[in-house]
Amino acid sequence: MIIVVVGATATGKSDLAVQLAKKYNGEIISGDSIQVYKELNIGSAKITREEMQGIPHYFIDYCHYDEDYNVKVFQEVGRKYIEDILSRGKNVIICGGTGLYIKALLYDYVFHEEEIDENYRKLLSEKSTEQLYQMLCEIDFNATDTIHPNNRQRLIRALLMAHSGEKKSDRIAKQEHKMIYDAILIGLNAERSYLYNRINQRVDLMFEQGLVEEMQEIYKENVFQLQSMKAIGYKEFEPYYLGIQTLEEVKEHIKKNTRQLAKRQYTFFNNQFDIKYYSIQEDYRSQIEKDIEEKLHEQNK
RNA sequence: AGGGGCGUAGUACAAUGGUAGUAUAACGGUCUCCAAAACCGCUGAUGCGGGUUCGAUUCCUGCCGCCCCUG
Repeated sequence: MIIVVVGATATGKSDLAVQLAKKYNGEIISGDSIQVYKELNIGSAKITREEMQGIPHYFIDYCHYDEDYNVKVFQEVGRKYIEDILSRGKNVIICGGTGLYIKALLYDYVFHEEEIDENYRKLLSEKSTEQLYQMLCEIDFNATDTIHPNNRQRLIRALLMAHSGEKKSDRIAKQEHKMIYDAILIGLNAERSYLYNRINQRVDLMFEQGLVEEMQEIYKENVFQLQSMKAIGYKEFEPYYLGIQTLEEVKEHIKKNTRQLAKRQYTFFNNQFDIKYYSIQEDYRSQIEKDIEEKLHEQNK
């Protein structure tokens, strides 16, 4: 059995995942793009050893903050984890807030090995965004359906894909857009004002727990160039180190950015998955367990 | 108390005697290897009253509020 727990940040996914793992003999695969970094603990709201309560967690502390990590790795390794856990007769709990990662893992997304032509990449980086859009119109017109002309990052990505052999639109056309696993999807949700309160409190707590010190420990030359440092809770420190913002301002920015993230996460899960939502302001746990058991019953028939 | 200044969107700032802009927030959305990223859409304002004027957010004036200086 595979249970997937998703939802916006600060809805209590990690906690629920552990509860479910204990109750249903499961192990947890984290679908979070930031908690993979060993050095990022407080700011990523990473689950602690104690909170894991002895349940195995995969993809937590998976790599260092100066290493590269992406969806492809997550999908590839994640599927191995799933097989492994199931083969040992245990259940899989997937828990995380990174929508693309969860979707790539569960659906028939395909990521090929690609050889990146650095010269071509460099060539593209020198083009104007408008030129990039024109190029994509000529090379892979169908892909422009889902890429806005201003979205430089995605224009370059689609051009690189076409250059490496397979057009983005061709690849997507081959897929069935179906889930490849029979999974139970659980979404956690709350009223916006309730969630925002939780977020604000959590950020205050992060500072009490030593977020400033954690940042100081990993601070080094050009640290903010790192992909991992684009994470909320860390990137906001850059103006502080430049001497143009106070810690109080940094904290407010972290809160604001986290609220905006929560909204985007909600939008993604809500519109990309067919999920049943449970409000964390109600007695959701018993309802979830009831639904899981119903599903188990069906499967055993 | 006297003198001066300022009141424009939730916030920061523009502008004009004739349709009040920008940024940001808020709200909504896109998503196939940077996704806590990148990008898009949209709502929203001239403190209150009087006067001049065809027309006032703009000019004059009273009130209210805020700031600075002097005592």
